[in-house]
Amino acid sequence: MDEQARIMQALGGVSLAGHSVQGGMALPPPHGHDGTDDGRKQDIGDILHQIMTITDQSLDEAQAKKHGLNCHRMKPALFSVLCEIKEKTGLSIRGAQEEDPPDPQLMRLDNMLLAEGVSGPEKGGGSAAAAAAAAASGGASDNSIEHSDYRAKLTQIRQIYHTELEKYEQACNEFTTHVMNLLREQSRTRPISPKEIERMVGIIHRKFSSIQMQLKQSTCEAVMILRSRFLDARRKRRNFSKQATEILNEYFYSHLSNPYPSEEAKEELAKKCSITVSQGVGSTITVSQVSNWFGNKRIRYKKNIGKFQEEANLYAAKTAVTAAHAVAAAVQNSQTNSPTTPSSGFQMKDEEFQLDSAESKNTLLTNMFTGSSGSFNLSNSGDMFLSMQSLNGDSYQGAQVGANVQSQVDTLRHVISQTAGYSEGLGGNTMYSPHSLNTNGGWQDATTPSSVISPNEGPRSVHSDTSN
DNA sequence: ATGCATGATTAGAA
DNA sequence: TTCTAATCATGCAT
Repeated sequence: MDEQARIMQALGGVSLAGHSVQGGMALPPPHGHDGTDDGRKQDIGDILHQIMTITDQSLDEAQAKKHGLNCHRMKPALFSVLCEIKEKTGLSIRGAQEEDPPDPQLMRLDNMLLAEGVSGPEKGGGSAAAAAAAAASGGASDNSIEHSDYRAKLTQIRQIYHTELEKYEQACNEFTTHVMNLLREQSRTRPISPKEIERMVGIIHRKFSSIQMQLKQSTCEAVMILRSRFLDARRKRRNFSKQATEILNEYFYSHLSNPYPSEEAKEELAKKCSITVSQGVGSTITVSQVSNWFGNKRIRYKKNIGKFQEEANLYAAKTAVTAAHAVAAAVQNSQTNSPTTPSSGFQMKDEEFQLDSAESKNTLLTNMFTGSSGSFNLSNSGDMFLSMQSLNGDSYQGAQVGANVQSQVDTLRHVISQTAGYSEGLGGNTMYSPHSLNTNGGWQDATTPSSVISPNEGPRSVHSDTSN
């Protein structure tokens, strides 16, 4: 109470001692406020005293007094004085550097979000559209699938970002209007200048913008993670599924003489692998991945044929079984369909197999189908191999055999050539040297078709030759 | 941890 | 362009 009196003294410059203030403010001061300075000072002192004691009174009393004060003719003047005082005290200090210089970090975040396409104008209508667009723009294009995935995820992030941003803005606006209303309300009883309200709004906005910055920051982080996951991690390797590898290996070993699948063949393989893969967990395999695989396979096979021997046998044997069956079926079919026997006399009928001895043939077949690289002997495998070539020759074209038979025949041929290779060698563990590999270390028919290879099996047209 | 297997990338040749 | 050869970097089994 002493303190209050002291302040009032300072404000009003008058001593309140001896005045009865309990009389109530609603009544005009009893005397002499007209003209004399003394009277005015006393008046102000009265008001101030009433203001200061208002908290000591009961709610009803205070309410009544407040109303009286609000209606007092001196109220506007007092209000502005108090505002001025308040302005000069510490309360207004924090408004000093109001003009916010654009936060460099915020600008950086904004720029990045803009660059990444998170903020800014929306292009494309959502993930589905993005995926569709990516798919449409050249389906077989290498990383279009991954890219569309990336775009879909980015769109997701963008959507989250925008909804959050909107939420914040809405909350900010709501809160601002609420505070403004509150302050306006209070300004009737408290010295709050419009300027101060403005400043308060500024403070609120700053608070909310710091939240926004956090949102932007985390969005940036999310985008960065996404980038590193999808775009920068191109090197990231995922092993193909077992089935996919099997399919590729089957093709490789059944086309060992010319393991250069045509574009169509690659597409087909990619499709096949993807279909198989999609049944389990895994990603699709693209044409370029098939190309990579064949590139790696060729070079690695060539580098260390010995290492791949077992694998080669395995796959050759595996395909040979199906090939033999298919060929047998096809030949049977062709026999019934076409009365003309191929001029070479070669057919997949045992009797007409142009092997030198029935014995070697039997052994060969046995070994072929069991996949063993056993120690059977082939008297003149060269002849046999050549004979087998005739299978691919013109003579065969007359027959009405399914197109795929040709490649299966190819398989058979290579199985035989491989097996022959083993038997020709010094022992069971001799390195197999395929006919198709020349001394320079290249696949012969990849560059110069050898006489061993049928004339119509040109380089890089493995599939096209099946149409003959 | 370590080594091998393997998919991806790169430079350079044809 | 596609291919080879070398290399990188990861996955996986030990």
